[in-house]
Amino acid sequence: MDVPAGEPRRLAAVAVVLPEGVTPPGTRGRILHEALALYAESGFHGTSIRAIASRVGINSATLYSHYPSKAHVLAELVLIGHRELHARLTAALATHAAPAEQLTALVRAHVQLHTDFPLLAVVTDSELHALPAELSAPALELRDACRRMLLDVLRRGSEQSVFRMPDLVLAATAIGGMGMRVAHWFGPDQPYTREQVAGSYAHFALRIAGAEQP
Amino acid sequence: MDVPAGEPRRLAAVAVVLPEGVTPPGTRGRILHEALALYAESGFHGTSIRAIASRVGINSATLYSHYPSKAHVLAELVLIGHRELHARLTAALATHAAPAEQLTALVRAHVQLHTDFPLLAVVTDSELHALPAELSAPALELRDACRRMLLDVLRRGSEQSVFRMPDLVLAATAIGGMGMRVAHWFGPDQPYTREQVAGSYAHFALRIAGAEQP
Amino acid sequence: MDVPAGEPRRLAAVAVVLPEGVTPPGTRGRILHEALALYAESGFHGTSIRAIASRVGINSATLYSHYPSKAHVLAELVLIGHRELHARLTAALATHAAPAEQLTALVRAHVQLHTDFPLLAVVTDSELHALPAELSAPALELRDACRRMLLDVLRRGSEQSVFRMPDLVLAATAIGGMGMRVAHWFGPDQPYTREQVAGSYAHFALRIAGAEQP
Amino acid sequence: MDVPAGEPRRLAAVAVVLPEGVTPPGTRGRILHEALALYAESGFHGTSIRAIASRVGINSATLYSHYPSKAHVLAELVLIGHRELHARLTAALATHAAPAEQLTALVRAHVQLHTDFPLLAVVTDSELHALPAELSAPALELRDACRRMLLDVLRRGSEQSVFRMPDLVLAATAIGGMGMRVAHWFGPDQPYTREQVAGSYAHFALRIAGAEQP
DNA sequence: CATGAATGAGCATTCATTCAT
DNA sequence: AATGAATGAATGCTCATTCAT
Repeated sequence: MDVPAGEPRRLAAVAVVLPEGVTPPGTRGRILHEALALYAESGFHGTSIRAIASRVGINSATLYSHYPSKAHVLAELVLIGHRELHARLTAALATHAAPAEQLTALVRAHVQLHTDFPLLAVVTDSELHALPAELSAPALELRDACRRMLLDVLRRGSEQSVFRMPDLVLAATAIGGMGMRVAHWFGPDQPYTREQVAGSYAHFALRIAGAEQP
Repeated sequence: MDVPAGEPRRLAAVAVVLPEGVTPPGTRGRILHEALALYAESGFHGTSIRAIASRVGINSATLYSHYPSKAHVLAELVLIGHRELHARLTAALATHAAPAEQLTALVRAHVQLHTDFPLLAVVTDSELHALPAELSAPALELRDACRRMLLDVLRRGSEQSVFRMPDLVLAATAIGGMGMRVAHWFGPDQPYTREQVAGSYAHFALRIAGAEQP
Repeated sequence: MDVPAGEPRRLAAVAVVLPEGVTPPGTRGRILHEALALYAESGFHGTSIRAIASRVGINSATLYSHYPSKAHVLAELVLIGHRELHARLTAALATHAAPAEQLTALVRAHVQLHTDFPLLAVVTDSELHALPAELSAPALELRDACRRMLLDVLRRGSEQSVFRMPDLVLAATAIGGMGMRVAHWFGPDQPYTREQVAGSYAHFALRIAGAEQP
Repeated sequence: MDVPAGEPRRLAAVAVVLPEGVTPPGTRGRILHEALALYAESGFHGTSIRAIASRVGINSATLYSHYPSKAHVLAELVLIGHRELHARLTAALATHAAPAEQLTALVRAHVQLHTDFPLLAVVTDSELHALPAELSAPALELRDACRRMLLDVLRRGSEQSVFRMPDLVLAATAIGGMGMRVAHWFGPDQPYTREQVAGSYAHFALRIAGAEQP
C-alpha cells in the first residue's frame, strides 16, 4: 500500500542533495555526498568503505584522514538530517501562533524536508539504528524535540478546541508516519511538485487533527 | 517526528510472530523465525548466515539444505508478509460494499497486520530492496494489487461523493504511509491495543478521505 | 607446439567411452562414466562428488553405496585405463617376434588406446598423481611394466642392429610422450582416422629408433 | 609408457625457476614463485589461496593487493611460460635459414624450455584449461603462433625435398608432443643433461621429418 | 539401494582498519 | 592529505563425508 508504482529500488529519487551550508568543503564533503548516495540505496551494512572511496576517487585508506570510521560518516549524515529537520520545524513553528496554522506550517516543513532531501531523509530515518548509541545520541535528542513540537501543537489545539481527535499521540504517529514515507516515493518520475505534496499533506494533517474546515 | 520515545532500536516489538499455517515445519521453519528476528533488527546485510544458524542451533552449512541462499530466506519472508497483507485486505474488502465501510475495513486490516506482525512488516517493507529482481517480483505484484485496492476504494468513494479529497493518489500515499510506520513503534512498551490503533487509524483515514462524519 | 588449433578445453573429444567388459553394470557403471567425463574435463580437484551424482541423477550420498570415496572412483578409472593399456601392449607384443614389427605393434596399440579412449587416457595420465599412494600403486606397477616392454623391444632391436639410436631411454621417452599427447587433440573435429594416426606414429617410432627403412 | 621410473608425483623436478627478467619484484614475485610450485604439484583446483599465501609468509588477504583473483596468478604464469617459449622459438628460427637447421634449433629450444622450466611448462601446458577464456586468450594466441612456426619449417623442408614424411600435421603433433612430455620426467634424479636431451630430441625430430641423415 | 538432513572443515573473497612512506 | 601494502576477522557458500530413515 506504498502507493506509487512498485520498483525494487529503495527510493525513487536520484539526485544527491544535502542542505546548503552544512556540507564540509573538499574531499570530506565529497565523501559525505557519495556515502549518502550509497547508504540510501544499499543501507549502512550494504555499503563498503571501498565503495564510497571508489566513487569519491580516493584510496579507501584516505577516508580515514577525514573520518575516524565508517560509522562516523553515517553519524554526520544522520546529524545533518536531524539538524535540518529541527531547524525547519523550529522556524515553521515561529511563523504563527495559532495551532492550526502552526500544524500546517509544521507538516509542510516536515514533508518538504522529505521532498527536498529524500536520500538524506531515508538515511536519517532508516539507518540511524545501525549506529552505536553514543553516535546516535545527538540525533535522537533532536528527534525527540521534533516529536514534542508536534505533540505540543496538537495538545494546544485540542485544549483550545480547535482540534478534535480521538487520541493525541496516535494522531501524532499518523501525521509523522505519513510524512516520513514521502521520501521513498517522491522523485522526478511522479507528477507532483513539492508544494502540492506539502500542501495536501498539511491538509490531511488538519483533517486528522479534526480541525474546523475552512 | 516518529512519535513514541526514541531508542536506537529499529522497532519496539520483540516477539517473533509469523502468520499461522504458512510457516514451514521443522528446521526450515525455525530458520525462518530466527532470520526474521535478525533481519528485522539488523537488516539483511547486517545479518550473517552464521548468526541465523547459531540462533537456530545448527551448522551454517545445514541452512543450505533448506534454502539455496541467504536471499531466498528473505524472499520467503517477504512473500509471506505480502501474501498475508493481500489476503487480509482482500477479506476486508469483501465484508462491505460501501466505500466508507470498505476504507475502514481496509485500513483496520492494514494497521493490524503491522501490529500483529511488526517484525515481518518491517522486513517486508524495508528489506525487499535487498533482493535481486527475480526474487522480489512475486511480492511486488502483490504489493501492486494492494495499492490498487486502496486506490479503487478511494476512487469509488469520490465518484459517489462519499469522499472528498484534494488528490486521490496523495491521499492513498498518506493512508498507506501512516499505516506502514506503525510496525516501528507498536510494541509492549506503549499503552494502546491493536484495536485502538486500528480504530483510530481507520478514523484518520476517513478524515483524510474527507468522508461525511457521523 | 601442441599442434591442432588451440581451444581452451582440455581435450578435443567428447564421447565418453570405456573399454568393453570392464565397466560395472547399473548405477556403479553410470557413476564411472560421468566421473570420467568430469575428471577429464575439470580434473579430480575441479570435480565435486555432487557434480558427478547430479549427472548420474542420484543423490550424492548414494554414491557412497557404490564407492567408499571420491578417490576410489578415480582409482578405478585409472586402473581400468592402465589395465587396458597393459593388455593391449601385451597382445601387441605377442603378435610378432622381430623387434621392428613388435615396435610397430606396440606403438599402434599405444596410440590407438589414446584415440579409442581419449578421456580415459587423459585421466589415467594426468590425474593419477591426485591419488594417495596406496590407491595408485596397482596402476603404477602396470605403468612400469608397459615402460619395460617398450624398453625391451628397443634394446633387443639395438642388440640385433635392427635399430640404431643415440640413447635407448631417451628414445623411449620420446616415443611414449608423443603417443600420450594424442588423447588431447584426437577427436571428431580433425581429419584423421585412428588407423592413420596409429600408422603414422608407428612409422615415426621406427624412424626414432633408427630402423632400416623399407 | 612414460619412461623414467614411476613415482606418484606429477613431475620429477623440484627447483622453482622462472625466466629471468620477467618475474615481478617483491611480494608479487614471491607469490608467483610459490604459486608455480603449488600449481605444478597439485594443479590449480588442488591449490588454495591460503596455501600460496602461507608459503609466501603473508596473510591470504594480502594476495589480493597484488592479484585480483587466484586465476590471475595462474594467468600470469601461463602467459610468462608462453612468452618465453615464443621468444625462444622465434630466436631459434632466426639463427638459420635452412629447414633442417631450423627444425633442429626449434626442437632444441622447445625441449630446453621444458628442461629449464619444468614446473612452468607443466603449469603452462596442463592448467591453462582452468582459466576463463578471457584470461587464457593471450596465451592461446602465442601457442598458435608457436604451432605455426613448427608447421612452416616442416612445410618448407618438404617443399625443398629436404624432409620426407607421411603427413605434415601428424609429424608436428608427434614432435610437439614428445617435447612437452619432457617437463614431467626431466629432473635431478636422471642422468641426462639438458643438452643431451635437447640434442637427442632434435635428432629424433629430424628422423620423424625424414631428413637426409649425414 | 537410496535419500535428505546434517556437519566440520575449507573455499575464494571482502571487510574495516592500520601503518610506513 | 594521500597511498599501497598489509592484516585478522568475517563473509556467503561448497566440500566430502556420515547417518538415521
